[in-house]
Amino acid sequence: MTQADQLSRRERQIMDILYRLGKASAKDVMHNMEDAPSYSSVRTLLGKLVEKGHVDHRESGLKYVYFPLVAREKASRSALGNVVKTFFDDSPYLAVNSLLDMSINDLSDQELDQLKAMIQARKNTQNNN
Amino acid sequence: MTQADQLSRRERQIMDILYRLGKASAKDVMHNMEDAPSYSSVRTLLGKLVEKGHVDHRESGLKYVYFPLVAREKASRSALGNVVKTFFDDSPYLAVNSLLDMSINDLSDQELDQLKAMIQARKNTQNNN
DNA sequence: CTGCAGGTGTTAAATAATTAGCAGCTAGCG
DNA sequence: CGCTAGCTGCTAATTATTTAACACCTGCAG
Repeated sequence: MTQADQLSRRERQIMDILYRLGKASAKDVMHNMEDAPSYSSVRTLLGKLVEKGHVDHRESGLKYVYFPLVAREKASRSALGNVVKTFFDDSPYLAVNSLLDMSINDLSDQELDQLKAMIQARKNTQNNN
Repeated sequence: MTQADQLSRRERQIMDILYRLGKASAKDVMHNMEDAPSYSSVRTLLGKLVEKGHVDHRESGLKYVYFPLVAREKASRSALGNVVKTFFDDSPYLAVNSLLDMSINDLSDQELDQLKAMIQARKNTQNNN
């Protein structure tokens, strides 16, 4: 059971925003929700996430700034892993394939080269399977 | 606002299972939930998903078999896109990079070759940016 | 020094999600 | 035939989520 499975709809929505922004005030969070509820509600939700241990907050001047407690990279791996498991039969190959396919126009020539180089590098240091 | 943002915790959980399995009976779904509620509850949730238009069901012998209405591929693109946006600053490059990195041991030599070839092919047919 | 703008903590009501019980239908077995 | 296993449809209670109001505190502009 993954971490996101424990969160309610709004809680997830807010976690995503925090990961996107890195850190954010309650106001920031609210402004980044398409269907935002009241400021008050956002604050309550943030408080709940703090209680649950998913988020922490620091004073910044007069107000609080909230941020995720699980590092972005770790969370990203978990999220990617879930997508791979759910939609790509647990095959990273299929996932990379699809990702390249759907975003081919967003990748520069240079980025493509770098990916190629990266793959080549891995090939060299691999226990063939 | 994405599709998953409309779903409750349990509803998402069930959608994921349906995408993983392709199609499934209520019983199948229940058995694939780690923290499954009663059979009755699972059926209620499936019914709700049908009402909302996310899922349809067909009679199969005596019982119903449920399946997602949005095709797996389309849903997978949407899911991947969300992850890229949330955790990789909207950069497919960074996402592919991370995906390769975290699953390098699950990729066969052959798959690596195919990925390289695929990238090369895209490079050739691209309007450089 | 007073009032306002913009925060916070706390509490409570309304709504949605989650759970599960019960009645009824049908195939197939003894 | 009568009964049981295994479904379905419908209904209702419980629990969690979501919402927002109210009271208070603080820095700063007038």
